[in-house]
Amino acid sequence: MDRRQKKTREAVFQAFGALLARKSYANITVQEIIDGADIGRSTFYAHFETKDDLLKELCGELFGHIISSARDCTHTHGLYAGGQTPDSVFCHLLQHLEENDKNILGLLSCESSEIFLRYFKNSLNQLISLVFVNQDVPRTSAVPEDFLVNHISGSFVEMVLWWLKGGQKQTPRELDAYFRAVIEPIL
Amino acid sequence: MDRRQKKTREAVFQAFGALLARKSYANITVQEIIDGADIGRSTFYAHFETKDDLLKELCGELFGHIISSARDCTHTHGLYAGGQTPDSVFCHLLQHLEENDKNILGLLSCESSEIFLRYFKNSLNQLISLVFVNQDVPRTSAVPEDFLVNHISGSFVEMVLWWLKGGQKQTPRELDAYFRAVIEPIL
DNA sequence: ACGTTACAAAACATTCTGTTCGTTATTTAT
DNA sequence: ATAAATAACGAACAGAATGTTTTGTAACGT
Repeated sequence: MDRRQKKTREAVFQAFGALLARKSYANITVQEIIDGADIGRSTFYAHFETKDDLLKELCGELFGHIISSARDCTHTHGLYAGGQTPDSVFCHLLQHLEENDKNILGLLSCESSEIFLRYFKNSLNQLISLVFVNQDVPRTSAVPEDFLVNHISGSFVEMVLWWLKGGQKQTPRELDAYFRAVIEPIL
Repeated sequence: MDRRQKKTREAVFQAFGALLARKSYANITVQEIIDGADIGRSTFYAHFETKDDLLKELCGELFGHIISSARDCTHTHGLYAGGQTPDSVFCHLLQHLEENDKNILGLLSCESSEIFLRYFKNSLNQLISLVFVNQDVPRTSAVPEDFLVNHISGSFVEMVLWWLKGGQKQTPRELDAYFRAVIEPIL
């Protein structure tokens, strides 16, 4: 990729992130992003179709690594099922978050965090379904599998939201313990 | 309230709802609402400050009754705790939803359902906290109370989201059973 | 050094926003 | 029934944002 492209792309992401830190996604204008990134109007539209497109791209960059890393993790570590796994996939995910790569925590803590976490949940859903299929989790409970998958991914995302809104006062291991406490009993 | 006011207010809500049914909240313009409701521009701004304000008002009308009705319900029925209550607060809520008063299901099923459910979750959180305080729920589990409250309200909302996206293929009683299955074990 | 590609700058039509003001219609109180 | 109050209309307005286009310039990769 052209060095110039990378530079402007980075400048846009950076400006976008700075704006997200102090106002909601809906109230951010393309104009502000352009001004913040100090690029020409036409340049922005050469890179991104719309503001929504920019958001999608950013989400891709944000969650791409984390999710694929977690996907690898599922092969060796597994879900909570069985209760024997020392490091769950979720603990892995949480630790990844706290590394704060690409200032992911900053972005997730912003006013529009729901948008990001909604995107994150989709990836998470696929991930968990995969584990269910791969590991052939024993289906003892009386609820449909896709309800259960949704419940787990949903609960995880809601927990992260809670954690962020509360000022990140817990360590990943604590969070993992909480999550375990509400998920393990139903598997 | 003046008959004229009620009429225009109703026309705006109606037009807004119709628009929500076929496009996302973010892409709806005040102009479209005005045209749909067939009112003057100045009239709209006499009633609502902005589009966001209109949304807030609509949410108030939508959830006001349901939540206050559920609040009453908590005095006699209670949460799942104990497992003796035949009709839980959640079952009550779900049945209320299915009555589809004010076309609440239509609005919740739209592309922007997350916005509504996020609002709903706030009310729900307060409601559940209240029950926890009132009924002095025995705190046996190792997780903080506010985590648990968030987990319950979050799970409920995520379940409704799942139900709506899946085309409402379950009855309130089935849903309640599912929810019971994932919540009761952790109380 | 070359051709290619990205960027800047400016202008553009179009749309939306939120406000204002004078006029008309409806309601409410007398 | 009539008068005063209130709500809606309609038109117009400035300001801002969107997305596109064009032309010239600078940086890139080989």
